[in-house]
Amino acid sequence: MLLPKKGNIPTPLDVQRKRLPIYQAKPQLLNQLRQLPCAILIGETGSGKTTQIPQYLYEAGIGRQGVIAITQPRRVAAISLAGRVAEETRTSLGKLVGYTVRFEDVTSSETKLKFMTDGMLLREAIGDPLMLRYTVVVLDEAHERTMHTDVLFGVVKTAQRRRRELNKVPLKVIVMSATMDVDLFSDYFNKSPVLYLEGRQHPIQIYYTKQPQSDYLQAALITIFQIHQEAPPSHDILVFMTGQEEIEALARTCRDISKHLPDGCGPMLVIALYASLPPAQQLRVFQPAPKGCRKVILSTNIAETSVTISGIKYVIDTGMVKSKRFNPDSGLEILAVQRVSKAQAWQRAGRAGREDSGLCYRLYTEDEFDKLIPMTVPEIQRCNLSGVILHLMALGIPDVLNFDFMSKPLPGAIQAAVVQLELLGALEKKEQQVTLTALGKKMASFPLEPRYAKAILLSPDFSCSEEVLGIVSLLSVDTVLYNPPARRDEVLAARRKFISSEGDHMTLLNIYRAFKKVSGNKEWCRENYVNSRNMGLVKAVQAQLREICLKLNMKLESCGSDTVSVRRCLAHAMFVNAAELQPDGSYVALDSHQSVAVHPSSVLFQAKPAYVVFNELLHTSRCYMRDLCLVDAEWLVDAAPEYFSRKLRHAKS
DNA sequence: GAGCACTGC
Repeated sequence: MLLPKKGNIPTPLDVQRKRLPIYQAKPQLLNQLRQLPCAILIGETGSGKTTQIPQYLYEAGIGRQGVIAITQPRRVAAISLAGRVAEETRTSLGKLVGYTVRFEDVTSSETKLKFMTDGMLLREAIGDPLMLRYTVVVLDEAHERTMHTDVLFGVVKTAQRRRRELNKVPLKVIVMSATMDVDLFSDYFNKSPVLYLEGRQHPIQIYYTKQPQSDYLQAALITIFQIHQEAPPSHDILVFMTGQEEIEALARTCRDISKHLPDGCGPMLVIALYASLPPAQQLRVFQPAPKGCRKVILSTNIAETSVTISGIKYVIDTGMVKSKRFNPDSGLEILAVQRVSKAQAWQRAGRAGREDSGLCYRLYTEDEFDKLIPMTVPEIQRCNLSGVILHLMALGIPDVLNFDFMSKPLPGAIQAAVVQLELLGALEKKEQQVTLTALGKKMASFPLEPRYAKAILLSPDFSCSEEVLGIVSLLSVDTVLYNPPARRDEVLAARRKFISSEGDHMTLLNIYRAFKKVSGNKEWCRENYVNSRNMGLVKAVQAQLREICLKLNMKLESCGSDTVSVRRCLAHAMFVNAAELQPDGSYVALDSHQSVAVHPSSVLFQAKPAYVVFNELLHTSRCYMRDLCLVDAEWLVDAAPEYFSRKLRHAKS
């Protein structure tokens, strides 16, 4: 999706392959990999490990009885790597080399090298916990520690052990990482040997500030213009910042200042980069600036891993990042600006040295750098675990509560997940043992958060499956609403006709129904400020969910205009996320008794209904409920009588 | 009357 156009490099592929640093190490590497059941491979960027190792294994006949899987945290990476390796092996994609990501499977019975997202391998494992179709699993980018990779660590380790015990074909596990927390990986995989690969990173000069900076934005501005006055105009600058608002504000300031620079100072092209930008605007970062003009890119952490921009000579690192944290006690997600880790600071600096030597200006002192935490806290320790626990149960992991995670989640987080899953009826606790219920098993077959899976599974009882499938699909994508701030009034006017007094879910459903009525007409999307790309994704998600429903023999009906049924169904699935209006006009979340507020983006912002269910709580300036649905108190009590006799009594007292 | 980093099934 976001790949810069490649220049034509005339060097033949086999010559290119032999020039990679890894080529020198091939014989020793293969010798070791052949013998080891598990290996940790540390290689700097540019070592060629991801494209070469799978080919080396295949050429040497290692794991030929089955398929070699190579996992990636991101779809684009899985797809483009598969393309590259197919090219190098002179085969067409989908034959010897293929890839599998959600909604796309380019493999065949001939496929021996299969690139896939880590989430995809995890999902496959539900039907095949021993991963018998694979002889080798390569977990790439392990240092990123995504939730999926962390769960996979345990799943492959278990599969490997079980296969040995059952005398099945052995499973080889290769963990590839770019960083130094080698011991953690090695210890986890039974003290596996660590193999190091030389990289092709160019030297980067690091500069720190002499004094701590109280205003990193001001410091960034000054640094940008200092570099601009001194460096040749072909040297591009990449600035790491925390979010959209901050980036757009600094971009405006830079553009204003660059108009009034003294003679001799060249022009400057300032480009903002963050994930919620439309793809066409994101692609602008790859266009070279006009001759004599300097490119300055102001980016979020999207440029740390997901988007690679060539030609960056200077990196400016504010040392800050916006990230989500999860509090298991309150069930609250907190989105806040915080300091980066050392590993993250190095990752950012590395973006300056991809083609040539580079420079990195850290807008903090060396002393402050020393105090940063060494590694970013892995996602598994920062998120709600109910989906993970359900998934592990579905894999038949015997003692889920003591699952062998590489980094243990907080005990409270696992407990909170178990409680949630019990309330949803997915788990049962019997004599200190948790078991999966029949409902829980069905829930796990959906690629969804457990409560959304529950809503779908309940929907036949209310004869509104079509509607619930639509709503859940809408909630699965980022957003289908397009809200350009400059055209606020037009957006509000266009949206008015879809607004439902019953809440945000029903409003979204109205938009989706209208979208389907015009068969996804692009012009209609533009006129109504609807993101047509994400709407397309909604359709794909819905198709996937519908297929799972059909496999489960569910009866899919539409309730037509009977929206009460839909809201009753949502109330039954989301009763844990209910809030009650208080006499003073505020809201209290019934589960945690926490004071919460309606997010101003909700269509119910001014309505003040007595009871609502909400999708999520997000703590920013206050604790906000997002995406609300109006419900009746009786429905909630009906959904979980015991639970609410407790909660409502507490709330009233 | 707010503002939301990034992925993924």
